[in-house]
Amino acid sequence: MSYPVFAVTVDLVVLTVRQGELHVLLVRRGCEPHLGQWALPGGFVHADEDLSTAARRELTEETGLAGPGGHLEQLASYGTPDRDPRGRVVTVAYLALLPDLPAPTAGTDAAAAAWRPVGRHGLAFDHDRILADGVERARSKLEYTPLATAFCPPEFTIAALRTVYEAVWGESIDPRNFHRKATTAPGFVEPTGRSTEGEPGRPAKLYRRGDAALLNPPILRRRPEG
Amino acid sequence: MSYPVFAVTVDLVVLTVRQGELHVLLVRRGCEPHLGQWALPGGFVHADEDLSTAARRELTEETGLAGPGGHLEQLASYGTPDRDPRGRVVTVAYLALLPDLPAPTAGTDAAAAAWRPVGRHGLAFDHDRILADGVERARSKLEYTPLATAFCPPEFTIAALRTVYEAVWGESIDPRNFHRKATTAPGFVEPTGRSTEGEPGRPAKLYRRGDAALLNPPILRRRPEG
DNA sequence: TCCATTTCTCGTCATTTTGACGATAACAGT
DNA sequence: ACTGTTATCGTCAAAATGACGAGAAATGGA
Repeated sequence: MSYPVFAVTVDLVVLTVRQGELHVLLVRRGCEPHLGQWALPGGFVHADEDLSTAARRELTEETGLAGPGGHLEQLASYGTPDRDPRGRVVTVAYLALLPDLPAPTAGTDAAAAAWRPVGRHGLAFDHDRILADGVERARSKLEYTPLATAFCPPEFTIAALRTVYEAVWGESIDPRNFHRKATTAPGFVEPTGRSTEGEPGRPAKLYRRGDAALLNPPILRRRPEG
Repeated sequence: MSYPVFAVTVDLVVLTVRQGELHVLLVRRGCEPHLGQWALPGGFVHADEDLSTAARRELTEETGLAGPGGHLEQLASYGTPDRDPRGRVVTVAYLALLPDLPAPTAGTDAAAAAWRPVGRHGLAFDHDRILADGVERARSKLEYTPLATAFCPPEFTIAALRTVYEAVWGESIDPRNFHRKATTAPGFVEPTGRSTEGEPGRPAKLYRRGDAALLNPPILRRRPEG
């Protein structure tokens, strides 16, 4: 039996929250096709490599970002026949959520890497679509899982957590109701006993992520009417 | 530049509800590897074919199931290096939800096709894992989307819809509270004006699926304590 | 025909959750 | 000491939930 031949890549939608806004990590392509255009970081899966391993490798290799914390999950696969001029390429997209870290370093294949506010960018390949899918996945996962903590450093305030929700959802949230829901939901956050110091306003208690895998009850965003 | 060569397949997790139990469509493999073993239906993606097109093709071609209604969405991709003895194969799994239809017919590559209650089956390749992922996806999607209607024929009763939830979740639901939630959630179901006839008990009103994409408020299953 | 049985549908009611907002606590800076 | 800022706790009406009771409307058997 014979069958068509494919190349397989992984592409990364790496999201973080900086200054209250949702940002995505983009690289300027250093080789053809789409040389010089902005794109999601990614690359070919090696001959004897698992998909998730490849995703993790690309994340550290091409962007210099690693560190503990954060979150990496598979997003979806894209394989339209003409999505890559080099031939038949299927890409497995991964979604990474990271705390706000120092600026990324350009990798081997990328001429530059930078955080950009999410939006329509005119990215290479079908990466605009992949980015949109990744953002939507992040938005809905904040409702039902404690994943917002992946955007935060190991210790964080409830206000910082709220800022994550506001940035990802693009809507403002009542601080008092959010405080109640975040501290009430079992396993979402755990108090550390410490507090912030030196910041303006009343000091805030510090929390770390809890051990729940699911948020119960969920924290639902405002639905459009209907 | 050179890069590793892959084959790409699609595999299908086809679910339906028969006699109050969740069933999955399995085929007995008609060729190597794993000849004679039960597996998910699937096959190679053609040279100039989109992934979703391939999934739809396999669904009709290999199982004889088609028809309107139902639902097909991408589930996830699996590409562990040693998952297929023939070489490096990445499979893109799709999840299909169908109303209870007549028995499937065996296709070209499959010696037989049959509905089996979901559970541990000792399937070929990593199909047990893919099946488990598909079932979990279906379970959680029933909470937040009107997808339960995909398991129903074009016209259905609230009780039939409840049976779907009970089968997929594996827990019983209070008929009166469910009736209230199903008929209250905007865009979930629409009355047709008709009713059932000839069945025991009081006739039930018939409904068709509404036009909502999301269930608001969601219908949440009972969470395990914690 | 009459009755028991089945199933659908609507109502009730206490409890919980939500959303909107008032008020106080605890800091930094001037 | 005063002002501004932010965190946290409380209140209260509205909405949603969960646990039931009970009537409506059919079938099937005595």
